Amino acid sequence: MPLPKHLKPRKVPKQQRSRALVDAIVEATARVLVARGFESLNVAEVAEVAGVSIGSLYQYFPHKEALVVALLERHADRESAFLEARFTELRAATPAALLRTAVSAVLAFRALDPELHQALTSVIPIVGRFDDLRNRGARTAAHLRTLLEPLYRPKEGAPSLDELIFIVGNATHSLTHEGLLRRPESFSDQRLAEEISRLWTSYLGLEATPLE
Amino acid sequence: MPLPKHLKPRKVPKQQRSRALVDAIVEATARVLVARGFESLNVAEVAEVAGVSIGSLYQYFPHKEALVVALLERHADRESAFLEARFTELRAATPAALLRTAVSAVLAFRALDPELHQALTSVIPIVGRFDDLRNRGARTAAHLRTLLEPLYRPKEGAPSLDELIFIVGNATHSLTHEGLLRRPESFSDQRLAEEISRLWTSYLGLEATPLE
Amino acid sequence: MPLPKHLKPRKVPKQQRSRALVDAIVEATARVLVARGFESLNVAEVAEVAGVSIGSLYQYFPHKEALVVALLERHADRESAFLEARFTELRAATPAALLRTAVSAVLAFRALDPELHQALTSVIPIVGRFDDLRNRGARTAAHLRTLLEPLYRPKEGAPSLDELIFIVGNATHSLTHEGLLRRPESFSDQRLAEEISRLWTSYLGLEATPLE
Amino acid sequence: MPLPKHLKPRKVPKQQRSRALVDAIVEATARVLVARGFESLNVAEVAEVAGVSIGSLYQYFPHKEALVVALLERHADRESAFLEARFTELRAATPAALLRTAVSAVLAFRALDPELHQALTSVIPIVGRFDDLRNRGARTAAHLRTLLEPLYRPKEGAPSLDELIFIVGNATHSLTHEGLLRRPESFSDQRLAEEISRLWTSYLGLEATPLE
DNA sequence: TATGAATGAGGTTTCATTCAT
DNA sequence: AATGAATGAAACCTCATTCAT
Repeated sequence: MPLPKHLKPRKVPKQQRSRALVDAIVEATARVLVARGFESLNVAEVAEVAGVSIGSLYQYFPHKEALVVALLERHADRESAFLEARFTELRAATPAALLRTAVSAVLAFRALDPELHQALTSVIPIVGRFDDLRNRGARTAAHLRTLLEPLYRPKEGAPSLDELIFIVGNATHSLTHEGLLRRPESFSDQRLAEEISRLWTSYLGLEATPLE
Repeated sequence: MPLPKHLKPRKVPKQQRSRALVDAIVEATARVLVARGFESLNVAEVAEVAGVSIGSLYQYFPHKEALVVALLERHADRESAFLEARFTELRAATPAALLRTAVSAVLAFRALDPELHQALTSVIPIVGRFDDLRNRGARTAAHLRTLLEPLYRPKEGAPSLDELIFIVGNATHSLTHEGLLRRPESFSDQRLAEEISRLWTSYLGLEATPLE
Repeated sequence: MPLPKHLKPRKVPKQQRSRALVDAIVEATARVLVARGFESLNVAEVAEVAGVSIGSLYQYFPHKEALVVALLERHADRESAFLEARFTELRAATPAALLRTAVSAVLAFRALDPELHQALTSVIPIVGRFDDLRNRGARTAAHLRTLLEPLYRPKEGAPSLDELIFIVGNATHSLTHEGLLRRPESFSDQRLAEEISRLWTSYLGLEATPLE
Repeated sequence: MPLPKHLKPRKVPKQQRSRALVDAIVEATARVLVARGFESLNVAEVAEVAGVSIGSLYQYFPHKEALVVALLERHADRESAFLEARFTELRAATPAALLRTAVSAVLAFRALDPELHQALTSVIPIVGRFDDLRNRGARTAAHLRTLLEPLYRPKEGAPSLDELIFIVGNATHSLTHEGLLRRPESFSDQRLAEEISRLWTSYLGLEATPLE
């Protein structure tokens, strides 16, 4: 990774054929990244797995890092879509139930492809400078704000909403990402969601709600 | 990085001269790792920065990954030493104060060299298979257990101590590592330590204690 | 550039549209060649600068070298036209004045686009085998012969007219091409033309004529 | 040739072994350059012809252009040595004989390896920005100045010595380089040297001297 | 006829590792 | 024990050219 080159794909795929090609490449990147990790991932193999010539690959992705950035974006989009679908389902509920659902949703998405999720998490610091992580973080934070704003009644001397989002966001992220692979065996996804939810309700000063 | 080779350094440095040599190499690894990241770190540069011939380097480190593993170990040892020093200072105190101190200590260590801490965090998944991370986690967990055991009185249906340690450990880790770089400006180290401490006391059902 | 392929453009453009297209391509070749040099010139960029699809380009130019050869031809044609226009203007004059005019004309053409002239000069050895340079040289030699024949009265043991043309042609070429870029500051185009003319009149045993 | 990188070899060969290695590489560059031209010259082939691993090559030459620059330097050094040897032989002589000898010397050096000389001449514009051509020209000019200064007695309105050097130097260069390959068959090296010498004596206003 | 997506051979360069000195 | 020259596999990336649409 000598120098920051282009940040974005060289061309935007317009025709249907190219779109399929780009999809195949991104998918191959996912497979190879999980199998090998970023350092050992090599572009030729990605092209081969995608069933695409390496020249075609380079028409859309100017360098190795761009592959991973595209994958990161696809993954983030899918996660957003997934979570939003869950959220719109239940608009009304007790605060604690809301939280529990949110956490469950995150865990459920994570469970769709835990290895990929893990691989992508590790790769973020490496391609960081190629990727607009600020936006990514902002999107998640906005989600959280929507969720927490109506629930939170700060008392005198209590942290601001932004501070709260920082605390809750980071801690949850850890618990649902890196940490997830090493959790105690006694923790099912459901139990974990519950417990995280309990963490937040107590921290936020909300009433706990019994599980129904 | 073809295959997992040796896990440990080839020789254990006995004489004083060799020890200085190994130290210089590990220190150079730290510098280069921060400057370049793991993928771009190359062994020749490490040797040069260390003022050591590449041949000598290979007498003590069988491969590139071993450099980073050694650095990781040195860092963990220093962290342990640092934290333990802080802990033994105050044996008695209210639970909340104890927690607050613990979190402060972690933050303080982190602040000694934030970039290195960050770089090492990112590198763990890459050299994972060369490093005995289980031990590393276990050590931290043991610390936490020592800390939490006397404070925690689980009620009926509450999580076990191990589960608690998982929750508390992961969330704190995130808040004091990756997250630390992106925290809101309003969060000084002290305010952050306080808030994290408040998170845990409320979660653990302890009384909050005002700062003295 | 694996092997000598075709020497000539695939099609001869007949319709007006195609002619404009070919012109645009040759013009783009000139621009890119000056900017990048032959080795870095790439066909896709030429097509883009010409505002033409790469496919269209390949309908008229079978390979990269053909682009440069066409440019070389265009340039030679323009030079011939330019010089002939100057020559026909003055039919009668003293020999020295004639020579001075000839040299001036060459310098004047050179001054129209010195960078292009330079670039084309460098590129000749590279595309040599694709281009009929013999003809090109012959044309210039014929010009010179027309010019020198009436002026030259060889004495006993003196060089033949062909030898003379070789000497005069080569030396003038150098003085009006590569050398021109590095000439002493004291040499204006006019002074240089004068001096070259003086070189030839003395060599040819002609009387020098003062500038009018 | 994306960017001007290093201008000089990475290492300076110190040990005898390395010196032989560098020599072998430069020699192989000469062979391959003559056979293929600069554009088709590829580094792997140079290494192979030199009987050296490509890695070793890159320890001394940071990029393709550096190979040719080194060759250019070796050639210029050899030429200087060759010419100086000839010049010191005859200190005293008539001006015309002196000039004739100088021209002969240039032709003789040229004849040692005409194809290489030709190849190197063509390659100068390509690697120009990597090579310090200014110095190269200056060296030749200094030679010429030494030669011409005692011979030249400028009359009123005649060109300065520097201007003279420019004229003489460029024209001779052309006649002894590019032009040499296409000379008329009637021109032996000796006849050519004579004729060039005659060109200069008449231009410089010296008396011609019969060949002894 | 025009387009530009697709190809893949071919090229440059890096760098972990060995081993003669 | 120390050195650093040598190795060469392996990686990245370009670009002339083709051909389906």
